[in-house]
Order: sequence, then structure tokens, then C-alpha cells
Amino acid sequence: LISAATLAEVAEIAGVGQSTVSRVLRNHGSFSTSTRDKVLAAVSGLGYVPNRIAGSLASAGSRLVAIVVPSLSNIVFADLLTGASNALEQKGIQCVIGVTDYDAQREETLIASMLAWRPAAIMVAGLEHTEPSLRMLRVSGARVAELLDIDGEGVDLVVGFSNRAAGAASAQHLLSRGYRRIGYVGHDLERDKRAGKRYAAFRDTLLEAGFPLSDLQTAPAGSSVEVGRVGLEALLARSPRLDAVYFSNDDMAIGGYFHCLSRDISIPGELALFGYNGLNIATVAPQPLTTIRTPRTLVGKVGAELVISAAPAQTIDLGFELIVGATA
Amino acid sequence: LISAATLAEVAEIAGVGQSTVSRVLRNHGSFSTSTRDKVLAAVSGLGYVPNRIAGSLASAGSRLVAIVVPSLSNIVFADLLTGASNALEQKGIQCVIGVTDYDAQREETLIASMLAWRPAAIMVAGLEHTEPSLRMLRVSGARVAELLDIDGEGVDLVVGFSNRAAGAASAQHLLSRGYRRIGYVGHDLERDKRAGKRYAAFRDTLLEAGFPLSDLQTAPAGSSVEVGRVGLEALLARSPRLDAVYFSNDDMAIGGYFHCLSRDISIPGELALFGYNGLNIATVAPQPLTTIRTPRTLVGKVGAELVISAAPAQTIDLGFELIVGATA
DNA sequence: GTGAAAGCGCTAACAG
DNA sequence: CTGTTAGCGCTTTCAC
Repeated sequence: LISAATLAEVAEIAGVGQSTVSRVLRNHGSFSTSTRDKVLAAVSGLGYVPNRIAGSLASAGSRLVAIVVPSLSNIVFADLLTGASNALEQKGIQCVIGVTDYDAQREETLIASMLAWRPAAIMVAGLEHTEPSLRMLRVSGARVAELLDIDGEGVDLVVGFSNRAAGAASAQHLLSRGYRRIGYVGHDLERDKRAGKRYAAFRDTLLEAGFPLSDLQTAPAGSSVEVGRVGLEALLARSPRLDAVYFSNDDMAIGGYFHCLSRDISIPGELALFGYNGLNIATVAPQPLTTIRTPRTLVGKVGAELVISAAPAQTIDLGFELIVGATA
Repeated sequence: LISAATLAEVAEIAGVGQSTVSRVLRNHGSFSTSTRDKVLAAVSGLGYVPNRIAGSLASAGSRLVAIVVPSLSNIVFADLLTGASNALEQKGIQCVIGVTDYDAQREETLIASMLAWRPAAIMVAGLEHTEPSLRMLRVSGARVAELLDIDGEGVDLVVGFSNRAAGAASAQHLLSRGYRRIGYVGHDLERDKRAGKRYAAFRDTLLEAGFPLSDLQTAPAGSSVEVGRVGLEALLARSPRLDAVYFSNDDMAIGGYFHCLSRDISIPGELALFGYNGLNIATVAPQPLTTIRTPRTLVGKVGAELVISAAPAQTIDLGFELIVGATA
């Protein structure tokens, strides 16, 4: 950066002390109307923009919130960020974001480098982190919010919903509709811990009901429409008699839906489909997808508001909603 | 934040001077192996994390890049951010992001507050900004990259592709396939300037060819599958004899596709559909959408690399690719 | 190869 | 209501 005006220059031009300029600019403390006008005139004359780096150093409070998410291509996290960023922007807080690509090691590195900016708070996705990550989060002094999952132990604030409960509810819905030969199509559950929890609860619920999961097909890849389509194709090639399939999320389910369309598999007559997330596209399809809608944007908003507040450590369950569409 | 270890403490424990610790940590300047070991031991003993706020203040260089995008729900910007954030992360640079919601005023406010962090560079979407925004960008001293559009005058670096050319190419494709009664379904073109440019070029190209746009339907809303579906329905209600429709983007086009599916309108026989973006979902649909694929992630990557480099001001056209699918 | 000292631009007590 | 005075934690000459 080149020369930017400084507080000292503003003070000089306005003919007042630096602290006075500081007070006026932050509208904190007291000053006369006339000094305020002088200061403001000098500020706009110089095109002065306060240096927050210096401000943060001096006040030991950084108006910066770090947000670490696994991915941005997944709309879930984009929505989360939208909610959080709106809430933070309103408070004049900037957000620094990092993308882990579902890699716990990378998350650890990212957390370390974000902490170097001494953020007032840090928001991360999920409750599963490496030991060093957890240690850093605990000792950083920054407020911590873990989002989108409440099945487990949190460091400080936890805002989300139960992925286990969602998986179980999905299984129960399919069972209650009479489906018995149920399959699963998923993406990489090793990396996406929340999808893994949904799957586990789904499978266990079926098992307890006496109708164990018939077959499953997972791919060591991120979720996408394509992976869902290919996954369902592979699953049906192996287990053609399935009557329902649970997908790791809506993107995957839309892929499955596309497969059925192109093979003229009638839905839900021949095969029922169940997704997760409640994406717009899923609800607008010719046959709206039966799925679970999650309050992602709200999680971001509530998480952000809480994390910059003085609220005590707590877990907040924002719940989810089962949307009965036309596919199951 | 609470007490975090400081450079001074590390120096004390290691029994060396502060500047030595600083040199070791940044691996800059010279020091003996033994001092390095002492320093590193002290660092890990204390769990010391350098304070980048202080570092930036002292060195007047902030390893922070600001990125301002209109939206996150639009995959285009998510992809852009993914490309940029990967490239930046690799260089140990943090990105601060802001979302304007397609609002030029909000963009102006955001640019101002990001500049307060004295970022090394700032990346924004498009070339259209308010006068004050442009002024700030020009005098900030930060490197500037304007992304995703090259049709116009840039401040510094410009990386993207021509939206006008994309609109024209779409029109030419439809004309070359013999379509003559062509309609348009779009979202809010006032706010999404790039979609507006595509539309204008599309319309002009048709006009010049002697087959002016038959009808258009736009909604004062962001783009979505739903808006596309409803838009096509409205358009066809008014102009049932159209033989092709150009959509403002793939989300919208998928919505149109869904409408056709549910009304049994045969594609492309009765109606041809043309999108924009080349989203994964569009290429995996039972009938792959005819669309234009844009190198969004690459734009983010190239923009990021350039903006933190010493490259001279320039405009880089990364081009686009017309994907002939099954819908037009 | 290493340390001392002087800031970076601002905020936060304090006096006045 | 306003100015003076110390730093915040680090980088960076500049001697040694």
C-alpha cells in the first residue's frame, strides 16, 4: 500500500489532538459539535480511512471473526456463510474465511493461521477436529462456535441440529411408508463426518426395525449430482429389487432422480428417493423430492450473533423439518 | 482474547533477543543452528502463535486479501472463491470476504471497511462500481483485480471473459440451428450487470440477423431454479409459439427444463433451451443442457495469483466454451 | 550472528 | 471537553 492518511495528519489539519479525532471517529467519549465538524471536514478532505490494524493492536480487540468451512461448492456452507456474514456485517465485523476441503489437517493449519489474526471469535463446521485443533480453540481466548451438528461435545458454543436424528427420521419415514428393501447412495463419509452420522443412524434405525439396509454404494468423492447419478446406477445394477434409496444429500438425490428419469424408472412406484438438505432445486423438481430441510442460514446467523455476544457456553438445537415431497 | 504468549516471552525463555526470535520465525536473516533450536523449543513450549496484527503494523504489509462478491448462493461466486482461496492459502495469505447482495451501495460500504484492514490486494466482481468505490480502489494503494467480466474499463487487473461475446455466441448458436421465434427468461438484470450484458448482446445479435427477440420475461429477483421455472411458464403462457428460449443462467434454465418435464413439452423438438455457466447439474441432466461453460474457478485462481504479484495492470481473457448438449 | 532501540498508527488512561 | 503520554507486539535498521 502507498501513503494513506493517518490519524496524526487528520488531527493536525483539524487543529485538535489525536485522541479527539479518535473519539469523534468512534463516537465514543465526549466532544463539542464544532470540534466534531472540524474533524469530519479534515477526514473527508484527506479521504482518511482509519487503520484497523493499528486500532486492533492498540485496543486488543479485533473486530474480525474467522470462519472455517469444509467447502464452498456445497450450498450448505455457502448458506451458512451468508447467514453469518450478514449478521456480522451488521455489527461492522469483518469475516476471514478458510476452506479445508474436508481435510482435518488442513483445518488444523487454517485454524492456526486464522488465530494469528487474533480474531474475536472463530466459527467452524462440526464437532470433529484434531487434538491440536481443539487445544488451539480452547486456549486461543477467542470465542468458539461449532456449527451444523450437535451430536457430541463442543468447546464453547454449539449451534446446529442433530444429524443422527435426521438420519433416524429419514429411516422411520421410509419404514412408515412401507418400504422394506432400502438402499443407500453416498459420497465420502470418512471426510464428511455429518453425512456419516446421518448414515449410521439411518442404518441402525432400519436394523432395529428388523429391516436392515439392503445395499449401499458410496464413492470416495465429494457429493455432486453426478456422483449421485452414477452411484444409483451402480447400486441398482447390483440390487435391482430395491424399493427405496436414501441419499447422503439432495445433490446426490437429484442425481439419482435424473438417473430414474433417463431410465424411465417410475417414482415412487418402482423406486422411492429420499434426500437431505431441502435445497430449492429439490423442491421445484417436477416431482418434489422428499427430504429434510435444515436451517443452514439461520445456523450461520444465530452462530454469529452468539459468538460475538457474552452468552454462556451452550448448545442450541435449531432442528430440522421433514418435507414430504412426491418421491417417497 | 486472553493472554497469548508474546515474542518478548519467547525471547526471554530462549535467552536471546527479540529480533533474533523474529528472524528465526520468519526464516529471514542469519542465525546459528543452536539459537534456532533454542527459539523453536521456546516457541513450542509456550504454544506461541505470532500476532499478525502487530506484524502487519510493523512491516506495513498485511498478508490479507479482500474479496467482495455479490452473493454466495450463486455457485459462480463460490467457485470463484474456491479458486482464489486455494491460491492464496498456498501463499500463506488470508482472505477477508464480503457479500454485497448485488447492491452497489453495499459494495461501496464493504470496500471501505475492507480497506481499513490495509489488505495487500482487493478482488471484486465485475467492472461496474459506484464513483466513490472506484476512487477508493484507485487510491487505496492495494492491488485491485476485477473479475468475471472484461467488457469495459478496469482499474488495474481484469480477469474474466466477455459476457457480451457469450450472449452473442448463444444467439448465433440458436440461429444456426434454425430457431427463429426466440424468447428470453431472466432474473434481475438491473442488479446483475453481467447477466444484463449477456442479454443485451443476445438481443442485439438476433436483431441484426433479422430475427428479433420474440418475447422476454424477467423477474425482479435473484436467479434460481424456481424463478426460471415460473418465468418460462409465464413466457409460454403469453407466447406459446416460441421455438427456443435463452435463460440468464443454468439455474434458471434447469427451472425451465423442469417446467417442460412436468408439462411434457418435448425438448428440443417443441422447445429448445439454452443456459449459461456450465454447471455440473446441467451437464448431468437426462438431457444435458446446451450452455456456455465459464472458467470460474480458474478466474479466481489467476486473479489471486496476479493480484499478489508484481504483474503490470492488464486484462486477461480466459474465454468460455459453448457446450452443445441435447436441449438446443 | 546477535541485540538495542526506534517506530508502525492507533487507543486508553490520565490529567487538565 | 480536550491534549499528553504510554504502550499494543512486532519488524527493522544499525551497531557491535
